[in-house]
Amino acid sequence: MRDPLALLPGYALRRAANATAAQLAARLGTIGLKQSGVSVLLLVEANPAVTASALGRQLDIQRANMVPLLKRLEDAGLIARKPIDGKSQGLMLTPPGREMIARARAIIDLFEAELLARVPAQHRDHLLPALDALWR
Amino acid sequence: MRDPLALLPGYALRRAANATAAQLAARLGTIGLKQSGVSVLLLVEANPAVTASALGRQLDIQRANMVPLLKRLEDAGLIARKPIDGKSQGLMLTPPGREMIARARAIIDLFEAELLARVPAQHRDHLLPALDALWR
DNA sequence: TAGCGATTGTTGTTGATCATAGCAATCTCA
DNA sequence: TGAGATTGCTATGATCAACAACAATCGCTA
Repeated sequence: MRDPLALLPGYALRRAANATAAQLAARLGTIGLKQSGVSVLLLVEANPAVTASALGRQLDIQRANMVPLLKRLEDAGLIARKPIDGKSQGLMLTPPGREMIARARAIIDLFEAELLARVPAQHRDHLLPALDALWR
Repeated sequence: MRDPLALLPGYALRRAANATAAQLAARLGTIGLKQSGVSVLLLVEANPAVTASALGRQLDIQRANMVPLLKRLEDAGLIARKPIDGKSQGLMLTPPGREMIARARAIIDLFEAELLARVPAQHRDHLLPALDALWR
């Protein structure tokens, strides 16, 4: 079947993102996490006592949509909230959260390595800079 | 804010795809189309009398989800169905469909050109081959 | 220091997207 | 001719993100 979409970088970007996201989601599912949850955990680890609002801004997730996301992580005992002042609350990793993040990192590191391995060597080093230019 | 996600190609892929998809969606919205609809129109144009099932396979869209997609294009008068045999029906572009696809192509061509222009020259030619390797 | 605008966390709702299961009609091929 | 595969479709549920609204609180400034 003739496919005029094959030549469009924008289309390839869509398909590549979908395909890889599905694979990563499947692997993270084995430890009960999703990409959004892992993103939050990684950012909380790197920035102790961040607020939900700041996380949302960094991840481009609406404040309102952070609520169920954080609630699930909190219910799972992975993060804890600590009041900063009367209206803000800082997020911290719990000890189980630290264990979980170690497992998640192992999955992600393997995944990213395999992802890069699929790219022919002569294109490999250009991927990240090119993608960054598209959204930063 | 420290961002450990910045080094991950998989994350950059996600963000780049989201950002560019949102921009393209906004532009296609001005002529009343979505990416999925344009994909269908382009494939129907390149493959007259394709079936809905074949389109779904090519685009990785479930048969069931093709129904509302095609219905909207048909209600808008952009495509028409012609029975092939008792159970299959071939899809064709109508004259208004051909006009619409010309406008869509103008938008897409401009969009793809701008997208590539954002990528630094030394990385530009590596983008499509690298992305193709990730999902084909 | 009193007040006003901005910020935070939250609720509730909506729309879009996608997966799944099932079904009747039809085709294909042995 | 009969069995299995295919096609188009209905119906349903899950998930996700956008949006509007709200009370409480913060921070700056007049």
